[in-house]
Amino acid sequence: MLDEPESKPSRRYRGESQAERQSGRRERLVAAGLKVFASIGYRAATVRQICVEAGLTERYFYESFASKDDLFIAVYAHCVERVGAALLVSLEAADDTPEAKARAVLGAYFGEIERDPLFARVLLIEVLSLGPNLDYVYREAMDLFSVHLQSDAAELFPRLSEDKGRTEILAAGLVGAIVHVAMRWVLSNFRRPREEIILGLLDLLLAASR
Amino acid sequence: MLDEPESKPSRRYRGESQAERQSGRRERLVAAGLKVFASIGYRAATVRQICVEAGLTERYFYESFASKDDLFIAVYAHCVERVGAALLVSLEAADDTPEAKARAVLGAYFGEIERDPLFARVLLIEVLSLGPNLDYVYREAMDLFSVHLQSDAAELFPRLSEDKGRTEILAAGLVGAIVHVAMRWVLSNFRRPREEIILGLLDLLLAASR
DNA sequence: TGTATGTGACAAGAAATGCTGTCAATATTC
DNA sequence: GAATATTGACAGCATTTCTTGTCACATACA
Repeated sequence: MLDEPESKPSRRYRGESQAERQSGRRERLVAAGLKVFASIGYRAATVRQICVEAGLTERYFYESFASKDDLFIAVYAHCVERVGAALLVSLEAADDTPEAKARAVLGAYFGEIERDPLFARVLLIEVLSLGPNLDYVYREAMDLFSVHLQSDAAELFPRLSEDKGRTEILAAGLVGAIVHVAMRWVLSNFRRPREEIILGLLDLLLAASR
Repeated sequence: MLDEPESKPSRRYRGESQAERQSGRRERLVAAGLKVFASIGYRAATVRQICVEAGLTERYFYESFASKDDLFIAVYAHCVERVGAALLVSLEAADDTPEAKARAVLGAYFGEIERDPLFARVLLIEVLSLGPNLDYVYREAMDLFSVHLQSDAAELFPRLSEDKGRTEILAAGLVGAIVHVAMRWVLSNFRRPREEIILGLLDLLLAASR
């Protein structure tokens, strides 16, 4: 027997291995997807356009992704990861008081959103264009945030954890308030200054914690 | 001069006038649109499918609407009107205390949503599938709710109107909390009982008002 | 009853898009 | 420098969808 006919045709190309090149293309497609999805909307975006933006041809699109849906899910995951990392960093840098923590999280969240409106648009809006079959993508991300808020908030705002039942809804409500305000902030093209938004929400958070 | 060459070929048909028949078709299309959009999602919905659902042919689709977008906007407007009417009724029937009013509004809102999940899906989710060009549709509806909450709440919760600046954001935050919780409730297929959701949000509203 | 108008079924062109295949140019290894 | 893997440009088929047009049948009016 031959040792695996076409097992390792791997070869370095332009200083990169097979795996590196492939994942490089994948990253470029994700970046291009983010840009195109956010610019013209999910439904109007075409595979061709994304490939042009990435400087690749359709052939390489289907090398990494099975469909437009598939790419979008990857793009969205990338966004969630990014905002999650930003929140984590901000939390660790903040003082150890409830207000300081809350402020840090809000600052990081809205800061990240304002820094890159395209990213924000995918994170908050376009994700809802996927249709009934892929709802779970958004739902899971939101649940993630709620759970975080719940566990973090448990120590920050003791009152929250009194009544186990309503705590969950309260957390969902607060996440909802934050996310929704952020969404409308993006939709309004950042009309108000960021600081104003943050103070308003801080108000709400502190009120809910008492 | 002849009195307007092809001015009045109008004629009654099946007991209805020209205008009645036309608006009847329009209504059927809106109803069918609601059903199809909510069932399979905006992007997957096709004009053909909507026409089949309405029991009409494509010809009559283009008689009333210029495009799928156009129809969706009409469907959405219909939903907003419907929920608006329900809220109004509930507000008038409620006792004249802050809690009672708040409770009535939440009850009506979530009641309407639970009664017709398809309607809810369009109202809360599919509307975000429209893409950047038609964002304003959603934005306007949300602003409407916020303004209502602000003016109604001004008398219900005096504290809210103290600081004019933050009041707006607070109102947007509360609307956001309500809408977002509703959205996730729909996405979760109404997992929790409605009453539980309402109590949790009431909690938040009352906390914010103090 | 006959004529004109409204209606619904169907056909079909035009355009867009998803997806795959071909092939010459380029980079790498021997 | 020759052989081969890798790439990128492009053509093109199949499918879907929008959109308009045609025509027989149903309904109303004279």
